[in-house]
Amino acid sequence: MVFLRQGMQHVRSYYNSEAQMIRGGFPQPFISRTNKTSFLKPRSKAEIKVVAAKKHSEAEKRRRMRINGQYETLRAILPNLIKHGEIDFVMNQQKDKASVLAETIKQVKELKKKVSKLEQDSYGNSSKDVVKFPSGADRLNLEKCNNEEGLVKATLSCEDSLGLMSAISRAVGSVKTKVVKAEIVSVGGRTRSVLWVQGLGTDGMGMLKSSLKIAMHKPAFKMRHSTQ
Amino acid sequence: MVFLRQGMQHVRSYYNSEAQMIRGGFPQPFISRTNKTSFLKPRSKAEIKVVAAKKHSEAEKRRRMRINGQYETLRAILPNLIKHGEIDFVMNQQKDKASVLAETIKQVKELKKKVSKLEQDSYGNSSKDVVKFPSGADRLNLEKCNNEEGLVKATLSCEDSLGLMSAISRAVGSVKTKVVKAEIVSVGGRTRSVLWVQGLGTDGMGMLKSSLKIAMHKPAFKMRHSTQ
DNA sequence: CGAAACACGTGACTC
DNA sequence: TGAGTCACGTGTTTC
Repeated sequence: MVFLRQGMQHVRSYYNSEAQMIRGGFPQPFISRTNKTSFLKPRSKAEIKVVAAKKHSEAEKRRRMRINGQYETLRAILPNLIKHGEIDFVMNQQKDKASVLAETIKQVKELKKKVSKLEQDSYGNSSKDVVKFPSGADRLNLEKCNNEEGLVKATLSCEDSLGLMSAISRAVGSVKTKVVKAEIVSVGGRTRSVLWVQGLGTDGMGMLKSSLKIAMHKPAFKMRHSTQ
Repeated sequence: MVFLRQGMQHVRSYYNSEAQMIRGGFPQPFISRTNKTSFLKPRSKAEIKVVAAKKHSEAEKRRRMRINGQYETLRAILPNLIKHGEIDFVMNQQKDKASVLAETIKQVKELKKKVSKLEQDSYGNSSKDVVKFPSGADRLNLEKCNNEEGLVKATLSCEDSLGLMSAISRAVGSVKTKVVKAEIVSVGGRTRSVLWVQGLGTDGMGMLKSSLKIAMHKPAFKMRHSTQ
């Protein structure tokens, strides 16, 4: 019921042309001397004008239809923009153009934000997971994982040795906890381990730290491409 | 130079009103008897009509401006839609409305696709990374990482023991390779280790596998909350 | 010159 | 009624 707007519009346009013809005449200044014999061509100047107007009008109509078609697809693409039932007979809650554009802008912004966030997460995970090489200097750091209850992340870099893993295992076992997950990178005779330790008390952190410190620096025979 | 289109448009509208007044008269059929004394109000019917037309025209202008403002922000939001320099003096390659809408539709589709893909990836990573508990049965599997040259991923599940790490280290060292990365999950007396081994020949894979098998099944005292 | 794009005012329609 | 929205034809500008 909404798209039956067109119709009876040519009446006004006809009047417009009429008024213009009555009022105007032929404003071209220097070609006017050629219209002395207006019977050579069946088109008079007025006819040329009206046919040009028709062309113009039709072209404009095509342009409008093109734009409105884009609006339609936009309405179809985005949610919250159209709620028409099976048949758009009744219950077609068409949003007006400005709202369509506004909603589009909103959704585009949200989508962009979402994409950047997801991409960052993806990259973050990658760069966090893939490889972090051991630092040259010995390091030991413990921190609580705030997004996980009772989870502590212990990061340590030191010289690699054959007994290191056992030493670390004993250190962790000494505080009655469990290593939920571990990441170990070994390169160039040095190693970097990240341990996620579950179920550690507040005072346990200090104990674990000192135990790990001892384990790290316990002298053991070096392991560089050791063959056994 | 583009937005100076308006101007001299009121001329046509004036003519239109004029033509309409000449042609029309006052088409209201039953209120016409009240206009016998048209001096009570300084507004005549024609004046009412023209002021209403003005209101209407201005409202329509506001609507147009609103829509065009949305177009502007849309142009600003999306890439590839505007390429104007510092000043939009010259070199303002404004895309027309239909193209703006078309480009918008395209970008929205791409963004949606991107979001769904990224979300899928994110979930995939999560479920792959976070926790894979050790399986109840002993398992040992080696596979080449096709996206990385010379990288082999060894997955093993077995009983946890204190000497297991050392045994695994020796097994890896026996084939003259390095563990680039390791993930270790230990729960309920069982452990699951994933080792990424770099620099392994084709025949080395079989050797590593048998070595790891021996290391896995070497009997050692159990480790369940062991205290040093 | 046309063709294309836009702003404009106006009639019709809806709520 | 009256405000809001739309389609339409037209004038103008740009290429």
